[in-house]
Amino acid sequence: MLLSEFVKEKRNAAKLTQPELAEKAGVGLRFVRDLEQGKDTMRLDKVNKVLQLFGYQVGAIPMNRNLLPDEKG
Amino acid sequence: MLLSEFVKEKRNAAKLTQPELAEKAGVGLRFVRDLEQGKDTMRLDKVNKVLQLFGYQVGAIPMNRNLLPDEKG
DNA sequence: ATGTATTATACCTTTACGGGTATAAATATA
DNA sequence: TATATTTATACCCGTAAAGGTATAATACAT
Repeated sequence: MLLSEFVKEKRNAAKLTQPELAEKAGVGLRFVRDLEQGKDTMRLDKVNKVLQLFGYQVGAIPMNRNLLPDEKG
Repeated sequence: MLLSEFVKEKRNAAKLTQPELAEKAGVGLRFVRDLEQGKDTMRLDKVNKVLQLFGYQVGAIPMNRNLLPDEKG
């Protein structure tokens, strides 16, 4: 599970558009777009602001385990 | 468990100096310093390069759970 | 105490992230 | 089909991240 997919799924589950998510998270629309598009050079604090909206946080995860916080569907 | 502490602990456990970690991870020394100093505006890909050296990856973690991948000591 | 190794802080430059916006493409909905 | 909504791509620009290096501070020896 990529971070980009994770955010996209969470956003859709919350029935938010990208502009709505951007505003609620306090980041720019461009950032949300880039993040969901899989750009991996984003800034940690901005990613955190988005994740925190869904009750998540950036952290270190063992590589053999699943990146996804198992609630895929 | 903050990401900064996590990296510092892992590095010490691996008996690496900051310059050594920087070189092995393929990032600048300044980056390792800033990361361990708790700067939270770092770039995701750079943080990933460091974490991958220890078999970890950046991912989304539920905020109520512990950020630390429980092996603190 | 002195000396060595490691880490923290400060300064400078280059680079590109992030914001804003416009436009194109895609996805509904009727 | 056409229309409306959402998302993707492209552009410009200010600002700060990242790197390099020098110096100060700290830790750890002896």
